[in-house]
Amino acid sequence: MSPRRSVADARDTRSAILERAVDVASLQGLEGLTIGSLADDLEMSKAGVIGHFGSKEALQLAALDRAVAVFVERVWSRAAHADAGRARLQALCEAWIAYLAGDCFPGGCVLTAAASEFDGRPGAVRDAVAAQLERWRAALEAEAATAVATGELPTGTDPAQVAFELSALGTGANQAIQLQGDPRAPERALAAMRRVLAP
Amino acid sequence: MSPRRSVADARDTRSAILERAVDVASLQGLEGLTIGSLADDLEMSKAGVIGHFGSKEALQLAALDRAVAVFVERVWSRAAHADAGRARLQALCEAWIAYLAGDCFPGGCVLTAAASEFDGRPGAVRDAVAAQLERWRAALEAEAATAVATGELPTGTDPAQVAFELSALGTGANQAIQLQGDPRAPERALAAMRRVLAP
DNA sequence: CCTACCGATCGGTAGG
DNA sequence: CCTACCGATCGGTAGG
Repeated sequence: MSPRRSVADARDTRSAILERAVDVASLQGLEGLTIGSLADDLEMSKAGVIGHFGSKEALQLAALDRAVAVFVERVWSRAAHADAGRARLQALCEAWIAYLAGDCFPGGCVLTAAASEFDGRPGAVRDAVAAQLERWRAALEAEAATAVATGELPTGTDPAQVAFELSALGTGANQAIQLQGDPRAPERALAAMRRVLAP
Repeated sequence: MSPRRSVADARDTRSAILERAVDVASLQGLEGLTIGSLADDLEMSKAGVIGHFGSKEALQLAALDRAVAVFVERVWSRAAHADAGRARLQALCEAWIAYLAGDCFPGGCVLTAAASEFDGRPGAVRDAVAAQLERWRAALEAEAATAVATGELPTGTDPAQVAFELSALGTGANQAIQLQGDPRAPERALAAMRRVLAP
């Protein structure tokens, strides 16, 4: 038989490339990702790496998708059991901060880093980052709206304002953890989030 | 006489390079800054550009210094007239949000972008970014401590917590403005800041 | 401040 | 999945 790799092998290789790509992206950014250094890390040729994606931009989009999948699994899935509304917001915030504090990638949250990196670079990557963050923000807003409707949050509370504040606190926690290495950042962010969600 | 440029001319050239460098850095990041494209933009040779700084890293540090000087001028200086404590915190937040909303660089706050870009890249630039942000955080904390001491903020309020929350809201506003183009982000950030500073 | 150049690396392709 | 290669660009230097 020929030494040709099977479809399953190719899928494994693709996964291995993406796993490494996401780690590198968390440290160097999605733009700092290079095909050559990825190939060296994985002891492959550059053609072998890029062949799975077609272009650097497609690789960046795939790495972003992978990072989002991890985020959904570690944050959203772990909070989905809670009742819609205030309880789920609380659970989401706790899972989110736990994720940012140690459960994510070596250089922190890829989505947050990509938001800052691509906000001045038009293109498909920027559009994808914006769409994913908007999806997260909208999910927080929807839970906040439920909490207001059921009276778990004070009447007159603006759900979009709640989503904005929680988002900002998550982003702030990521920065304090990654740049300043502040060990108290997670508890500070959680304390502020609880105040935003106070009945 | 020789056509040799004067010291004053050289200083003007250096300023022109930095002005352009800061604008580019706000859009492409400090790492996305390249000597070649800077030279093209300014219709100079690469040697003419890099000669003023010595290395790309020195250029990045100089651009960062310039961005910090603009921040100090537009935010700190405009709030310094207010009484120390709660009034100055309010004035700082208002100047800060006004700055983020339109008064800064084409791609937003360079310091915030650099924080995210360099948190996974050890070196002199990362150290300088961390030091500048720590300086800003410490200034906010000091004003909050004054406000607590004078009774303008409730007894038992943790000044470091106040500084953390205000920082996060500023960072969140920058992201919402630059990535999502949310026109309500400035007012949302200010509303949240006022709540943090409520007596 | 310039021209001319250096080795290294970039993203990507041809052909197998 | 590989080797071998493409033109472009990277940061930086020599010499003037």
